[in-house]
Amino acid sequence: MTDATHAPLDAGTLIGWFDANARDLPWRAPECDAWGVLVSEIMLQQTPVARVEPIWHDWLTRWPRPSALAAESQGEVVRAWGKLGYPRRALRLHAAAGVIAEEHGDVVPSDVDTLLALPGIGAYTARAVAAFAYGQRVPVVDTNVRRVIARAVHGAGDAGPPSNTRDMADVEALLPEQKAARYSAALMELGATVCTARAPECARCPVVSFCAWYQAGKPAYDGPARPVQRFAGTDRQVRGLLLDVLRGTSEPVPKTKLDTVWNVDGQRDRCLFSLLEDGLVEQTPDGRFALPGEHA
DNA sequence: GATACGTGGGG
DNA sequence: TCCCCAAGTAT
Repeated sequence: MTDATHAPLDAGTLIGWFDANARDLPWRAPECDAWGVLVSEIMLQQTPVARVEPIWHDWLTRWPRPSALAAESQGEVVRAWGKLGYPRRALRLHAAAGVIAEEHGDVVPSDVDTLLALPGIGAYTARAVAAFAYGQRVPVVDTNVRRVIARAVHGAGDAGPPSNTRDMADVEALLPEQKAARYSAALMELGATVCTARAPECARCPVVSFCAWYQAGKPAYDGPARPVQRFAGTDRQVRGLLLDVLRGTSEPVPKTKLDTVWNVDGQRDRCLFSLLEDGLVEQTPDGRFALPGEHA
C-alpha cells in the first residue's frame, strides 16, 4: 500500500489546492440548491462552462423549482435552451422536472438509483448530484477525472476507452472518508483547469511531484485513438439548422421555409423526420412545423 | 462496445 | 482551414 501522504492524488493536497483555486461558479454557491445543481449538470454535459453560465442564470431565474419548469411548454424550454447543443437534453430535463414535481414533492432526489431512473440522468450526473448537492460519498467520474487518474495514477498520457465499472473502482479507491464530495470537485477542477487534454500546465499542478506520468517523462498516449466526431455535412448539422429556424419564430413555419436551410433534399427530409420522432419538432394540423407543445 | 447526438472556441 | 475538444446519455 502506498503511504497516504505520498499517494499521487492525496486528498489533503487536492482539497487544499481546490480551496485556494476553485473557480467561482454559481452552481457551487452555498445558496444554490439541488435543482440548480441538477440543471447545471445537465447543461454541462458536453458543453463548456463559459457557454452554460448565462443560460443557467436565465433558467434558474425563470424556473426556480422543478414544478415551474414542468409547467412550461416543451417548445419554450427548447427555445430557452438556445444554442447549448444536444437539445434533446432540454426535453429530457423538462420531463425529469415533471417526474420530480409529481412524484418527489418538487424536491430533487438524493438517492443515486432514484436519480438514475430520471430521463437524461446517467451514471455521471446521478452521482454528481448526490455528491455536489447532497454531500454523499459516491464516486463521480467524468472525462476530467478519468484523465487525471490516467496520468497521475497510471502514468498514461490519456485515459483509455471508458469502462464504467473500472473507472468507478479507480475513483472509489482514492475517495477519502471525509469530504469525499469536495475531493471529487477538486479532481474535476484539476482536470478542467490544469491537467487539461491538450496542454496540461504541469508547472501549476499541486500534485506534479507525485504524478506517475510526469515522473515518467510525459510519454505520449499509446492507446486506441478516439473516434473522430465530424460535424460538417452531417445530420447533426442539418438538424441544428432546422431547429434554429424554429427557435427563432413563435409562429409555425411552412415546409418551404425549412427547405431553404439545406439543399440535399433526402438528407433534409430525413433530419426533419428524425426531429419529429425525437419530439423536438411538431407538425400543426394545417401541415406547418413548430417547436413542440405550443400549437396543438 | 460502437454510434448518434449540437455548437463553438482555440491551436 | 481543419482538427480537437467540452462536467454524457441512450440505444
